[in-house]
Amino acid sequence: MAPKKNEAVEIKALNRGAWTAEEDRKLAQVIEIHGAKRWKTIAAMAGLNRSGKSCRLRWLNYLRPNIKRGNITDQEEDLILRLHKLLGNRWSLIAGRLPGRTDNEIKNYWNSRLSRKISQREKRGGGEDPSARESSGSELIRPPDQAAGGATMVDGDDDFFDFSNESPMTLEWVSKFLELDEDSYELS
DNA sequence: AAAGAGTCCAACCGCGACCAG
DNA sequence: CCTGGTCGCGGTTGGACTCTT
Repeated sequence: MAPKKNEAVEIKALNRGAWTAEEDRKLAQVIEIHGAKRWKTIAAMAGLNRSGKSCRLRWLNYLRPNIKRGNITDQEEDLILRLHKLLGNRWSLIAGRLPGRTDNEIKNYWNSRLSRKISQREKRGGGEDPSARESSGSELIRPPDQAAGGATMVDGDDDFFDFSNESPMTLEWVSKFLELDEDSYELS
């Protein structure tokens, strides 16, 4: 039962749990100077008794500039539903299509609200929402080997799912996607 | 007003992928 | 080619908050 060599197991106990404002400040300061890479080094330079992993998570989900928090709009929710239908639980990919949203936030939103919404609709017969129809096990969700190496999903007439040649932070793709999707489903 | 149930969200964990030496 | 270190992702957990009785 030797302790596994793992980032979670350190010689000296690392800080865990909620971040303090002071820790946030130190972390942001170091990242501002050195950039958001080499998380282990950042953690050390900031004088934070935390793992690099923890610092990365904090930065990406909370401190990063341009993060939108809360108030997921109807349009965003709709987009999440559609993207989830297409991509499955690939939260980082979905988040990449929602500027300012984090994978963690979307995942939480899905787990706490949307999945329940969908299962309720399915119980009621689920006819009225196309998103519910194929919410799991859809053949549109490619196996991991096809998705590996990026989000590229070029495949015959699915060419509008090819994410590879677009700036991830543009909303143009979103509108294009919504237009096309609404055409095929005739959503009200 | 208090207690219990339900919900939400920040953070942790484990694992696989990637990369440099 | 192999190995160890690091990073990124998805799943899960625990605590704080809100709602209901």
